[in-house]
Amino acid sequence: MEAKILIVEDERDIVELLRYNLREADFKVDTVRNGADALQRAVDNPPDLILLDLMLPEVDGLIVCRLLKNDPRTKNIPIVMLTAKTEEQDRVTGLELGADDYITKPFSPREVVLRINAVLRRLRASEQDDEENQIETHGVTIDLARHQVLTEDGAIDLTATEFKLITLFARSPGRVFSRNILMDAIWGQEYYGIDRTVDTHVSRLRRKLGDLGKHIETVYGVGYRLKEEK
Amino acid sequence: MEAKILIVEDERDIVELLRYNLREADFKVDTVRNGADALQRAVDNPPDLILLDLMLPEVDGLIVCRLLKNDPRTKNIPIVMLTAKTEEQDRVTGLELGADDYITKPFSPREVVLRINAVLRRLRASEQDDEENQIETHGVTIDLARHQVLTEDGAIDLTATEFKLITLFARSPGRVFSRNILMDAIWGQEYYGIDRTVDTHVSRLRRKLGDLGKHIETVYGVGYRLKEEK
DNA sequence: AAACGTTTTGAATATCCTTTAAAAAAGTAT
DNA sequence: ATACTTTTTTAAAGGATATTCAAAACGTTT
Repeated sequence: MEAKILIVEDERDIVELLRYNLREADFKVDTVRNGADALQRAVDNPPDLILLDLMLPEVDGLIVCRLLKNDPRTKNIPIVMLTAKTEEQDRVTGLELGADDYITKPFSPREVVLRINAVLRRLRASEQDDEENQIETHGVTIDLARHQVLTEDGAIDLTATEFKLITLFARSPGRVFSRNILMDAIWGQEYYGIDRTVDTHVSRLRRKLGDLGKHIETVYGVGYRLKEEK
Repeated sequence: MEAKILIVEDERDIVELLRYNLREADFKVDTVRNGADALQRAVDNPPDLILLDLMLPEVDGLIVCRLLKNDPRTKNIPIVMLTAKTEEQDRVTGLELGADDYITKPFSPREVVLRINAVLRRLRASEQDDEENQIETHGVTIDLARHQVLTEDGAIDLTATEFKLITLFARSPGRVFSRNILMDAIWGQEYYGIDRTVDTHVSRLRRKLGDLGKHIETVYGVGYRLKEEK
């Protein structure tokens, strides 16, 4: 593996904490303290991933993110943002600007490592098939633009939550998603809820989807998955 | 679920309040009154999460936090800090040191439970995301993401317990696992059951696995092992 | 403020899995 | 070969988890 990570962060303590733990996890680490340096370094010595603090002196992290994503030389480098806890708006904006994941402070070093690995892995996986806005599965089409599921018998309208669920399932057919993963993926990290909620959504989804719904399997004690096509 | 929480707090009233509410929420609870004991206990009897008061007698909570995060034996245990009313500086410092969340006093018991659940969930979600995907052995593939064993003849579904068993075996081919070790690994330390239970699971596992099942060997008087490949 | 659709929650029910006990089989020692 | 111990298998009871329903909470639109 041995990917190179560029840390963009001005607080020394955090830099050291991250540097130490990323090195432990076999990453190469490079650091800069502000946005201008980040842009420069990303071009001169491109990392495999950028860990970007939103709260930077001088130039805001969001702007850095946008600049990185607009420059053809750097736009393919994945970005993981570090955001303060309750800044929901930042999160949304950051993701819109092309960040690949975000971690809310406070974070544990361990979590940072895990998330970075997840992003890198996801990237490698998706390099194969380029981004479609339609997903075909089990004879139906999930149309991301229309926000609908299209079947022979017509279109099925889903609520936002239901749509996220089926999209997540359909993007990784066969993979089992635990309720924890589902809650993280759909509601975000700072959601406090009980996991019976997931069951209810799955239940309604199955009913609405008709035949496709029969392919959503329960893995007892583990989670749910969409049956793989053969 | 049933995680174990270590409370590090010197005020008896608060300890009792927390203990009662965490027990209600199906956590196991352990308590110590000072930092030195906390470090000791975290090593001897590691909890799943530490609830750490910043204001401790003798050794400050921040120092305890740093020590816990620097010790390889305890650094992966998530820490939730209890801090006095909005002492911004403490908060920041604590987070820099790797605490996973913080709660400001006065807190409601309900909030504590919710936050602990959120931290644990977050961590588990990341862990699952991180898992290496496949183990190959004896011509079959154990696919962790799918939660299935894949053979030439198709996929085999296992229950959660059975899957843990075969995964454990396959990760250390040739190693003999005693029933006690297996029970520890699968059900956790504080499980009281008779070891005939293990036999039953192995029996069902062998049957479900077909050919691979024939490679699960009984070591008379000792335990079980998965035959090593040649 | 009322009406609507959606999400979340709690509880009753249904389903599936685990554990136990007991009998049969296999292994070991004398 | 026999007596003894350990393992395997089976089936039933008990426990845990999942599903569904209905009601409450929430958010949005009118």
